[in-house]
Amino acid sequence: MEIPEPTKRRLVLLEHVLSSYSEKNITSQKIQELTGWNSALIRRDFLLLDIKRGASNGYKVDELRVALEKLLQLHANQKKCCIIGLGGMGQSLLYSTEIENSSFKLVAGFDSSVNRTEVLSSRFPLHPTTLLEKVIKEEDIHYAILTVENAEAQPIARRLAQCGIKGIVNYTPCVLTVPKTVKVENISLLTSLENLSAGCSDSL
Amino acid sequence: MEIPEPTKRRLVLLEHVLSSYSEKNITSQKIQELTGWNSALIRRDFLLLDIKRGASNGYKVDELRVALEKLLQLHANQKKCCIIGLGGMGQSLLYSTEIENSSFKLVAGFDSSVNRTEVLSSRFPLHPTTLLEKVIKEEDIHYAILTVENAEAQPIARRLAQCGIKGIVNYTPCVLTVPKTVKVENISLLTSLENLSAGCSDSL
DNA sequence: ATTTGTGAACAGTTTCACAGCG
DNA sequence: CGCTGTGAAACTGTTCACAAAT
Repeated sequence: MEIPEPTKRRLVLLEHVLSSYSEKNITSQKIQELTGWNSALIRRDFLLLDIKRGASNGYKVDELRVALEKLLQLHANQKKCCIIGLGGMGQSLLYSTEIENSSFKLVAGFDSSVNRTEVLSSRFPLHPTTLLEKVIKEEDIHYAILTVENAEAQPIARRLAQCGIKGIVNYTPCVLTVPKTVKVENISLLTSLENLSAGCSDSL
Repeated sequence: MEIPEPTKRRLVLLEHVLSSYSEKNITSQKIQELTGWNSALIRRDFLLLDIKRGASNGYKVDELRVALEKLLQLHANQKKCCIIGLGGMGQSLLYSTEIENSSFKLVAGFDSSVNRTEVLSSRFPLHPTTLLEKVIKEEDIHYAILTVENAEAQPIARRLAQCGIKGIVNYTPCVLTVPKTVKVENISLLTSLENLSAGCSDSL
């Protein structure tokens, strides 16, 4: 089954909203208040979910969460990730706890400077980038977090695609060209700021 | 003039692509190769741009870049930004050079721990979060980079909205509810990974 | 009474395909 | 002749509005 892109993004975010929602039931109207999304849209999104048809009382939060996790495969299987580029951003992700209670797990880091890979400490091994293909295949890593210099981004993306990576979280402002088998999420600070300001009509 | 959302995002990215493109001319077909976007779509996006109608030779890269920067207001006026939350991610952004040659400028940092704001060194002042409203108004800050703990995200977002912030780059996985006057860009690592994996049909 | 599920209308975006310009 | 600009078609996503369910 194919989940429409905008629906997928909403449901992923909704799962986080529900994880800190303490009531037992929730209505589509209440979700609209919490998120800003039209309630009819939410009900339509839920058509994809495997839940009992209810009414009058809204949805059971527990049941919703189980159905969301199942559809989005959030806790289905452990998904191994690596970080490429251990500059400031890469290092901060190395020590971040953000994905700690998720099904994603960091298992390797890479940097072209052997100095860095040797000096930095981490709960998982750090390798020179020359070993990228070897480690990704041996460890069966599916997702890559790209925090390299701009000039490195596209060459590394190509290598990642070649060894079968499924998705790249791209912290650089570069447009990565990869085969359709590889998904990319662009989350660069600079382009995010530019997207914000290009939207604001009133200059000065 | 209102720029359609998807067009805006493409043009912002395209500007980065062109900034490292060395030829003098470029065709919509070539841009398709570099980005994966359909060439007709690119030509349609360019209808918004203030450029000479040309043909047969493609577009002049210089002229394109000038028109893009004008439309997106990329170098029009200096846009002041602040970071809220000086944990690992906030600190790495404090020292990042990513936005250095852009029209965005970091001018303040905030953290609820006075310890951090006093111990960390930075090229611009760090304040306790109690001074958020005061500093944002005095400095006329328009954009905020949110790197606080999840529980803090919504309360801070409300305060930011109240003091007239135009846009928030949200590094947390929380859905921020703010008035329509405030734009939000969500770039959390966890939700990005979830978006990637929810898209991949083959589990296990 | 309240809230869901959904057909039908609407709105937004992309692609096709080709006339016309340089 | 190659490439742009664009009407028209196709597609995708959202909102409306109301019958059906509890």
